[in-house]
Amino acid sequence: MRLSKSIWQTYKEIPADAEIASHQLMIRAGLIHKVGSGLYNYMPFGYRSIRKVEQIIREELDKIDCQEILMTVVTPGELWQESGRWEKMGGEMLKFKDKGERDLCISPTNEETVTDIFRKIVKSYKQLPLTLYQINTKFRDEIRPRFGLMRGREFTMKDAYSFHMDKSSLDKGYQELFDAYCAIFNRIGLEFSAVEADAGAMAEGDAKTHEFQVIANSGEDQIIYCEEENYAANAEKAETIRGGVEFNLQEAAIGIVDTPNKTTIEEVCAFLSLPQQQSLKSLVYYADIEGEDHFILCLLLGDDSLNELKLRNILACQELRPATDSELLKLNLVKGFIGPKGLAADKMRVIYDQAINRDAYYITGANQEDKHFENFCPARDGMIGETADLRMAVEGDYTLSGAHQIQVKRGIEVGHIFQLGDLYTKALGVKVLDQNGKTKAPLMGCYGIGVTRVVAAAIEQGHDENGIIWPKSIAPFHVYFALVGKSEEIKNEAEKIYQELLNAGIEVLFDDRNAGAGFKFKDSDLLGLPLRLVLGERNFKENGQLELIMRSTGEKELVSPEGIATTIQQALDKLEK
RNA sequence: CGGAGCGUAGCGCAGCUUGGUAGCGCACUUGCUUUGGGAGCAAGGGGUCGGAGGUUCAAAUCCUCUCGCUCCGACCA
Repeated sequence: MRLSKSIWQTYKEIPADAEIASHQLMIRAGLIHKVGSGLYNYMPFGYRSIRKVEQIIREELDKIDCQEILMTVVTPGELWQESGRWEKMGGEMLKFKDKGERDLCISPTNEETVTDIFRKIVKSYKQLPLTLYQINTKFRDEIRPRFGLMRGREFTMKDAYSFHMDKSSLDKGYQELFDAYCAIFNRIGLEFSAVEADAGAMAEGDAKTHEFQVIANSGEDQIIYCEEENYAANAEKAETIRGGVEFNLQEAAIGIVDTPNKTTIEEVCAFLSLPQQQSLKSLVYYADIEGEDHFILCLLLGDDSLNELKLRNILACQELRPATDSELLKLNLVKGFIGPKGLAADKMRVIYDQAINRDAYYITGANQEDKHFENFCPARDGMIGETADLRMAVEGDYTLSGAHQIQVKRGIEVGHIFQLGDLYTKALGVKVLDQNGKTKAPLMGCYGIGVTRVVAAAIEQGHDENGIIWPKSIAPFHVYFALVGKSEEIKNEAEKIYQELLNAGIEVLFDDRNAGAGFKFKDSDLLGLPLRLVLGERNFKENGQLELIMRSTGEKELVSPEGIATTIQQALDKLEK
């Protein structure tokens, strides 16, 4: 491609609404254009990268006999009503009606459609296992779109679905997809981690599921990991043991202390000059369990925070949120001074976090305005309650074996794989005959990759102050060929070289624009193709040579125009990714 | 949805407090000069100041309503 004929606009200014590097760079480098909140047009060079990601995914999935299909973006509401997700999906799913007043939606995911295809065609165990996938546009009306392609509302996703007769086949299929995902992200050249995750609304709580997280400081997820034990999990899911707590084990009588206007753990502990871990944090939550209202008191060490997801899984509740001020009033609780002692036991379920030593002595709310208890000992003074893992894992924790400390990184979730079980096949009444001629609902797995998010994540991992540094695997082109000079002679030489590179099948972007050298170099760095080849008046007149620069290292060498295509090909082969 | 903020040229912003000719930088067009790290000079094109209503002789500026966008929380590839 020659730049004189392409629609490409770069920007010096950082767009006002872009926060993170990938978003800023994709806009500045002219890869995407914003249309509306969470909506982006893919411009030619950005789209080339997206298609390269798609192609890598295709090749790896086809290798393990997955079959590509393309399902409709608009799907009838009936299918979703059948699975029960028409209501469940909530506002995230964009629903509308056609002229005949029939319900439709723009697919946020495709379990229903693929299951519908399956049930219409597959009748026998002989046709299983089977994996179908598509690469298609999804729309999710995200509560809060942000960070450009990282969390857009319209985005490109690869979604795959596998069908199996039994659990061992599902396990095998799951593992194949797991391995394919590793191959895909390795080929792209991303530093990633496959972590244990929570299934969320997709499947039963104990279903096997992994997230593929690209390591980046701007990531929205926290990953807990331990290299020694080969453990990695999303912080939401991670089970760890807290270390380094100094409990107060000095026996003392319980008593009330005045703590005027000290409503937070920080304030109370600072006021009483005690470490926060010698206080108990009392959090009251409202939960809707099978349609009934419940209030739960969660107790944590003062400097820990609650992992709501863990609580949600313990309660198996439909809705979970902190109790409102008016609900607290009804329960006779004083906000800021809540504690486990003196509560009406029948009104509330009490859960102690497992990090709490029930034989130790703590500061805790006295359920009276401006008062706290000191030397409250749960075993001696407390209301009976259950024990569970409620806390959010943090740096400094130990693994469950207790042998190693865990570490924390931030990650961008680019892929997620689930074992769905028979959730959807049962809901949609799918029946397949097994070896004994009996009908059975097959088991499913589903496997997603955020294609457009992968591109953004790759830029998060590959950039510097001058612009993008693409991995070779998904760079829009491999070579930025800049012509620096005005004479007819050098222009002719450039044309010759460009043709030679094209003929050799090298992906070259030819900067033949009528612009200054500095201008072209800045654009070249911003776009971030792996190699820059410069044909300049200066070098060419002096010694007849061109300059070849690696974007990632800045390494330069002079190369001869003789056999330029071979030279470039060799330089490309040397690049790792 | 709750909280905070912003809408003025394609992009980044000033002007608004104290109402009176709509501005600056980048980008764009033309000419001349320049040509190895976003060139210089000169001349130009481009705006119903997000929208509607109101106050006023007069509104980008003041008031009311509305729409859009961004940021902080719950969702997710």
